[in-house]
Amino acid sequence: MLTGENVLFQNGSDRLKMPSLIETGVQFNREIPPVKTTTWGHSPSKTSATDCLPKNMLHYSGDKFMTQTSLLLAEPQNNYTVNAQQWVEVLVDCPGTQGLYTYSLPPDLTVQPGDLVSIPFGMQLTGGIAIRLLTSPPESLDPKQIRPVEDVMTSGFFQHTYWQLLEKIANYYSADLISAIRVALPPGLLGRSQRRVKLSAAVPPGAEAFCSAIAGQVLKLLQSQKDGHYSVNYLRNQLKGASRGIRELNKRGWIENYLETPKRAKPKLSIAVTLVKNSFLDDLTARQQEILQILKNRGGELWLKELIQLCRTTSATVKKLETKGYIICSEREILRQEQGVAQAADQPKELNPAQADALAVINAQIGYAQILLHGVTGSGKTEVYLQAIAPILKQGKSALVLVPEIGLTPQLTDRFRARFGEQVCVYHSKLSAGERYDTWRQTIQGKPQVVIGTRSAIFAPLPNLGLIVLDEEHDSSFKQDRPTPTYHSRKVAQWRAELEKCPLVLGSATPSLESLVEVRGVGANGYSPLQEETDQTFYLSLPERIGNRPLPQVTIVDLRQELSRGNRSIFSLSLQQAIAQMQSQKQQGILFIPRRGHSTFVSCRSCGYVMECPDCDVSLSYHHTHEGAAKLLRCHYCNHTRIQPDVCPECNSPYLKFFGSGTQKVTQELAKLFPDLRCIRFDSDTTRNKGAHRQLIDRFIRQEADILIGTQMLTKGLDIAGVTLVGIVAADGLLHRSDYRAAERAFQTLTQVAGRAGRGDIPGQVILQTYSPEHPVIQAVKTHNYEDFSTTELNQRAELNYPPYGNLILIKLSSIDEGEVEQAAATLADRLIDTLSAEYEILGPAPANIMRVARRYRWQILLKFPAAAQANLPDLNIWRSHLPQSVSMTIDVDPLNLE
DNA sequence: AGCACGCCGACT
DNA sequence: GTCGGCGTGCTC
Repeated sequence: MLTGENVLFQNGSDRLKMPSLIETGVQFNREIPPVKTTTWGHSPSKTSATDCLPKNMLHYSGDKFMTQTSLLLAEPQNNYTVNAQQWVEVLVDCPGTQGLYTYSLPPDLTVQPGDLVSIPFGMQLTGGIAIRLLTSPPESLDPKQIRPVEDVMTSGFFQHTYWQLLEKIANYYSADLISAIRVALPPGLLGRSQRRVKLSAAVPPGAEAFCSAIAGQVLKLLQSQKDGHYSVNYLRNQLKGASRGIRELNKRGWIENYLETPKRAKPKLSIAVTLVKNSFLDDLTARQQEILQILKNRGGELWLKELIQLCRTTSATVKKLETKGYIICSEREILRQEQGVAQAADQPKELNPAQADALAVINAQIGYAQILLHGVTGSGKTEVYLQAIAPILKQGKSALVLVPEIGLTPQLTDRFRARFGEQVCVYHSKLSAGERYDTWRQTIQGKPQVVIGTRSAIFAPLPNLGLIVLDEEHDSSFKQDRPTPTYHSRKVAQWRAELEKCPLVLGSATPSLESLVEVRGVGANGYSPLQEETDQTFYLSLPERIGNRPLPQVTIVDLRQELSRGNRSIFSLSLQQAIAQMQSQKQQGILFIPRRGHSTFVSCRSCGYVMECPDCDVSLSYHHTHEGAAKLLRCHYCNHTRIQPDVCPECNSPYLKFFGSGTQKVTQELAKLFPDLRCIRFDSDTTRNKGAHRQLIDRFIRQEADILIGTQMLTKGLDIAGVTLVGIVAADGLLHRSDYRAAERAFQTLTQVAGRAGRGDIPGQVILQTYSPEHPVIQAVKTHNYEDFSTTELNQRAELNYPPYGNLILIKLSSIDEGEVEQAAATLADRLIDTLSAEYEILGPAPANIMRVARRYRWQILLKFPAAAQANLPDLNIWRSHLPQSVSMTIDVDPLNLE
């Protein structure tokens, strides 16, 4: 750790302020006298590093950074004349280190602030980011401790605004800068080294006899390898206790240590074959001519691999053709892009008046603007996005399109590909490290392009951004809740659009209340839809479906009456009739099961015993993929898995059965009632494999099934013309939850599912089964009345000061020790009450809804305060150091999940 | 994160 | 007595 006053970032109150990073870069270039402080955070006061810098430096906007965006993956550096600054402070990519470390610069290396460098750190070589150059090493540091920077990995591709964005994120979400950087960069960019050992030349023959058994084993293993090289990790995996043996061999001088440079994701190279002559002379054999002809037919260019496969030839034959001068083989980088199905080129479609109006507003924006596009399901939002993006690309700029989950919306990506072809690239977390790295390389080059991606794609380093679109902006998957920073892509998108001075379009059929309030400027006195938009925010409405199609008719079925009529099936008579009718007319349908809460637990019908996870306070879920497969019970929190016992562990009764209406059960019941109905199950079990979503949806589109049965996944963006019926098995699971957002979420989910019906020429109908038909949410869904719903809901939120009127921060504490967390939570809450002013409401501490997850007990404290008070909130990280060792704390700013 | 060092229980 | 477990602390 840093010593004495040099302690930096430790409590977060002096967290790195990013603009200064750029400014120091300017300082470097303009030879402005260095700042006196040798290390950041010297002063124990709250002075940020920015304040230490002379004011006149601040207005240099770091054009160095701006112009260098095309200089990616810096090859040789520009040479600067005199480099008096031989030390650099580096933000090290290593969890647990929250400070800057000083390194020396070898004379042949030029480093600029913002560069990605590789540095020795302890026993390893790791990545880091150069933050600041120094003319003298910090006095508090023993010069002998300072090690040199190993290499510059990447130079100057971050724009000024990109750093500002990361800084904002770190600040707002109470995270440290390196974790903000970590979410933004593709994994593997900051590589880590491996320690390797090599057999030394000095090993005497029969050396094993002189050392311990384990050292002997290591030695043997090394000797068995031709070169005597192994990574320490490999040795440790092979031999238990290998570390000890390695240490011993080290002492004897029989092995040498070295570090293997971090394996960074490398661009994949492949050989391309290009046809360079068009006329084939008679110096060719028949076979060679054949190959050239095939190549010609395929457009004159193919990958060598493809050509060989296609012609059933060998590389030797191709080489021959190259020497004859007919073709050229060149090594080229192939960008591992997910290749969609080849799309027929698509033309812009004619817009209806509402769409045209919306498009006009979007296209008229030149600077920052936030536009909420509220279009009912099937109103053609995508077409508006497409036509809004086209002129952006023509201007040579790029566009960013964020969607909730890429796997669920292959149709959307297809449409973008069909319209913009190769200019579309897809970025999401399911890509392999290499694929992500490639997409990154491609986006950073700054050619006009459209990046479509999920949450993290908001960090795509497009240097010339002209438009950001967040589709289905209400979707909660835009919020990251696990590792810090717990950012919301919508928030980040707003910042980014402001910094890049470009418009942001938020699209949804059921806008989040946050966005609604933001765009309509509704005050805390209640909701008033008449309020004017400001000149930077717009509310655009697409109230009608394209082609004047009607919204589906929603029929509410009271399940209580079904029961009293003696219908004990999960399908009401109305739903059964509707399915029968659908089947007879050869139409398609969707059955939606709002699973969650009481899902598919296993209980004993004799004694009531419920199978629970031994480590978490939840029941185990029943998984049974197909006939003959093992019946498994699995914990959804920690993934504890066991085989379902045949008899009840409590009373030995054989009537231990799973309960609830999961997709399996609904499918089985449906098969009993409609044996001829072809079903596709669409849930986390059947879509686990890569590309499974797409396959299932494609099968459904090809009419290979009549009905699609699934959970939440069905709500997102499915656009299948043949669907005329949507059945909601039981809406109640959504309605009754202990969460202030339950109503909003229920309305959104139900409206979205209902919106899957009637997108083709035949009007759709929705059958919504529930035990609480009079619930306001159900009524709003029935009448497609977003206005009513949002008005009532906003009034309630305002009354209780919940978002969007008040802000929330959730402090989560967890520990293996039950008593310690409880105690720590109580103490922390008391301290917060003492420290914070009265405008901050402190709720709790309370045990988390599911109190124990993966053997850890969880307690939480909720902070609620007026939005205006956010800026004055002291950094909550200072409390971390006051917690007992066993208790860990995470801060979730603007939490969506309070469970 | 890795890796050291260091302090305690069960084995030759 | 030592081997081997993991708790704690450091890495410029």
